[in-house]
Amino acid sequence: MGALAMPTDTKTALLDSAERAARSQGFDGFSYADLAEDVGIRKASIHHHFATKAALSVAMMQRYRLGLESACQQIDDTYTSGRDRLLALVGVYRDALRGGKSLCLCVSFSASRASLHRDVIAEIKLFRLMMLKWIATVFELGKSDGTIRAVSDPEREAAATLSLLEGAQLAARAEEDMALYEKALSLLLDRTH
Amino acid sequence: MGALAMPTDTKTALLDSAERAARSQGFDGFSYADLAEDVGIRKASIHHHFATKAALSVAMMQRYRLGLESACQQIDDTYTSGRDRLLALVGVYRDALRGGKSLCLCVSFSASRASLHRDVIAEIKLFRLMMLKWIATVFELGKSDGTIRAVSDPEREAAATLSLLEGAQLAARAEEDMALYEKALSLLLDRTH
DNA sequence: GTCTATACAGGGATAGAC
DNA sequence: GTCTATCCCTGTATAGAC
Repeated sequence: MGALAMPTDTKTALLDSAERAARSQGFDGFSYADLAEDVGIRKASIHHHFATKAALSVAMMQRYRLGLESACQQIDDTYTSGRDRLLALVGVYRDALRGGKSLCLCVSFSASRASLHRDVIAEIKLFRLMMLKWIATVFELGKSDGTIRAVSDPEREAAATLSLLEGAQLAARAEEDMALYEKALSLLLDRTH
Repeated sequence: MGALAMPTDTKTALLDSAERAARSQGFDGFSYADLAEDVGIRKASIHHHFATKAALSVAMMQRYRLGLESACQQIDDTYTSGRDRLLALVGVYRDALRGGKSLCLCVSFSASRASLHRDVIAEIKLFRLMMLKWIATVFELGKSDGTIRAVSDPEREAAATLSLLEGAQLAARAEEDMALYEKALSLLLDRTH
């Protein structure tokens, strides 16, 4: 924000690089060698900060979850209607796509399940629970303030919406075509007014 | 179907094994060594049938697409209402999940995009196009025969439905919990009668 | 069409010096 | 906290015998 540029510490630089790589290449698509080159240290040095790749992955997913949690909080602070909060959420997932080159970390990790440590899977579960809970409150509000049409059960709306957002990201990234994301989301957005 | 059990040729056995593995482990989660052990030949012998892993992947995706295409055709032959065809489609994706242990091949491949040959990506694109076109006809019918409620634009319904199906699979597989699939799909199914 | 043997690149991880 | 050097494993792919 308005702050002076801080010298980024190595640990944070590693997390940043790993997140970028994982979100664009998939969990199996990045290596210690890639990270080392990107950050500018030798790959052996990475183990000083993260003993294993599993530990790194858990840290990534944890940081990502807390980041989205505060993004949701900020949406709540900025917008007051269900409609506006839903639009903001759709915008967050749109931005995460980065023009069809990147996925939400949760989507990226979910797909590579075979290579994931159980602790990472636990973090993924926490992430979805957090999102589902928050999205349900958005529909709850949209129902009561009348800015989202035809809301029956907010909890089921949340489940459908999260799947829709994640599925639309997957399709749009596969063909690097943002129009696929917009088309998949358009009927949901039509329900706001 | 009623035919006697045919001795499966090696090439088909390889495709079967690769598809099982890719759908449960992800694209980067299976190797020639795994296939060799599963099929009962040496890994060098696989190259006789598929020169490279890219060639194998293209063959897998092609066969998968043709298989789903004929599944859609069979749904059309069996069911006559939009409602019943939509229910059958949701059933196909539910079965593909195999209790939360397996994904649609298209979802599995889409997520590992970094490691995919361009020919495989082209096949993925063909797959989604085919499905979108067919799902749109289902909504078209459901709209005209009145068995699916509140259908505005069948094309956008198709885009939303495919994303929903794929996203719901991803979530359900991540936690091996079929209830997540059912919950995500329940509002859509409520629209049928 | 399948085998053995091997090449070669890349992965994650460790030991020990500085 | 970072380095060099190295280990061991696994990945895809190839050569050539049978």
